[in-house]
Amino acid sequence: MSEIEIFKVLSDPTRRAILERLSAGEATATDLREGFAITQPAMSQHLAVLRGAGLVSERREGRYAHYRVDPEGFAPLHAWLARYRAFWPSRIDNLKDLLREMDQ
Amino acid sequence: MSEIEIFKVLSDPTRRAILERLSAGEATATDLREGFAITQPAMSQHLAVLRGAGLVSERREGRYAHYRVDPEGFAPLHAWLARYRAFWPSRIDNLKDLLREMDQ
DNA sequence: GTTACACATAAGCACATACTTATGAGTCGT
DNA sequence: ACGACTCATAAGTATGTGCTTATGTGTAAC
Repeated sequence: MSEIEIFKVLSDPTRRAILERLSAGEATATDLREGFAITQPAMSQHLAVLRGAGLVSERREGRYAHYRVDPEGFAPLHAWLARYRAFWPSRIDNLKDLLREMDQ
Repeated sequence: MSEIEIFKVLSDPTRRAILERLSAGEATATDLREGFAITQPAMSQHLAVLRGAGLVSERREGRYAHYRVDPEGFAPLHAWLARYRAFWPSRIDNLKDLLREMDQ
């Protein structure tokens, strides 16, 4: 999936909220509906879009569809952002701190 | 500017192309129109959106408006992406390499 | 087999958004 | 002062997008 589409996919607040929910762990489509005031088809459509963008992967188990974040899908976004981080001196230290934390 | 709006702003391919053009250096609104098949008001509107998102800053000089990338504006996007980089082990090393290069 | 369930797809609708042309506001050159 | 210019704003329009209800497909329980 190219960076061309990923921004459009992420521009929807509901889809970002779904990703945030999935960042806490795998969940089924009905699990995800909790806390969202949307119908089942709406959730299904959002998940299809996220899946199409490669941001989410699906694991089928009987009649349940388990969704989880696919970290690889964020690569285009990361690559795009890196272009502008090149002249981003004031934030580099924060980024270093972040990496230092992750090493521990 | 919150992350809530930044994705919507970046979801437009023309605006991303404008940013890419500006990453090569400052430019006026008319300079930017070269290579884009859009009218002057369309460009002006895009620049207003980018400015509103804090991704671009404006320097007024007579009747010319010089635009440049504002690196600070990318902070919300970076912060958002960091959440998903947390479980993104395969890419961390690349990021470290990037920082190492920038130190030199 | 039949019913209930989990999810996907189809069709239609309401709103958002990016475009256009027309015009306004301010600046420079003569 | 006037005309040419750079850019911003207004108003209208066409397309895109996210939602709904209705229906289809497949699975589990009885």
